[in-house]
Amino acid sequence: MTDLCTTNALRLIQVAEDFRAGLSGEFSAVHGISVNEFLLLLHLERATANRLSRVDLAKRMHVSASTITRMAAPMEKIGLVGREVDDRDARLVFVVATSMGREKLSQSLATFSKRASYLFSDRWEDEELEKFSEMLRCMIGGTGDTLA
Amino acid sequence: MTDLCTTNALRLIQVAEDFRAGLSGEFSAVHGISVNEFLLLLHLERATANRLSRVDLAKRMHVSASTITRMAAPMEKIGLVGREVDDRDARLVFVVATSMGREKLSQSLATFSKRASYLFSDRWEDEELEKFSEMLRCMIGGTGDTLA
DNA sequence: GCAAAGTACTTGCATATGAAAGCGATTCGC
DNA sequence: GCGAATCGCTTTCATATGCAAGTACTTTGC
Repeated sequence: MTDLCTTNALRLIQVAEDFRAGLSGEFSAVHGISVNEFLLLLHLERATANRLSRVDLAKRMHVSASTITRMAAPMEKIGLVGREVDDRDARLVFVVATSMGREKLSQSLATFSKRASYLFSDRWEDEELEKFSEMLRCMIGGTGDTLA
Repeated sequence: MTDLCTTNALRLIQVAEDFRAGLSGEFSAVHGISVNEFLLLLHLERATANRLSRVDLAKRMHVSASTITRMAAPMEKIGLVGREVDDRDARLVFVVATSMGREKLSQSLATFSKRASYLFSDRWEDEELEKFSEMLRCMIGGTGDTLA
């Protein structure tokens, strides 16, 4: 049923953009970070060894490597992330969250969760949310480097 | 259940971005337009009288009015949209799709639908897709000026 | 009626981002 | 081993976008 799939894809994009737009305002006002900076910290926390190279981050965040370079620089300056070099490969410079970065992530994640639960607020049963979650999980690309 | 909502919101964002990223490549390669230009044309077609003012478009597309001005200019130049002034209010300049614009939308929508049906490809029953669709519909902001 | 406030659009400036080129470092082919 | 190709990162340039100021028009308050 192409038409239903089309409608669903359109709504998916619309809901995601609505949600991100609302989040963006609260994040910059309350936590002083952007949604992308939040997602960067979240990717770090969910990664093995809690660190990622810039190219890995770029792939996971659907942005270019240069964007990661420029996003990480100010975050490093204000102490949210640090860098770790690889003993074996001097080209690799891992981005790693500092304790301040993890604290910032924790606070931001609370805001995120608050808005997420408002988005799904009390409208559906757990069973419905589980089904929804499972469907979304199937739609995520197969690389496995996923946030949720 | 905050945790499940959080997971769902994260997955929602991720799936939407995956989908948009894939679409972006095919759109520019095959149709020579961006995803935002496609959405602009789609908003025009779904609007009453098939036309919208720049501020209306801006609100519906989550972008600023200046972005609409600058998006519409090249689309007007290549003949995808035109402008119509309002008899009553000389400030209003409606954006309206030309026949070429509607043709471009039709072709692009076919690409969109193809990818949408691949995203949901044969994994679920119509009943599940209907449920999914209904849940998304409830999450869309209440303005009613919606694409789907 | 007319000034003040509001509205629709455009433009200037600052920021964010991607593509491509550049630079080191590593790996591959031989 | 050594040159060539590849890889990770940074920088440069071009584009996209938002915000705020500017312009033209309309509505409101009196």
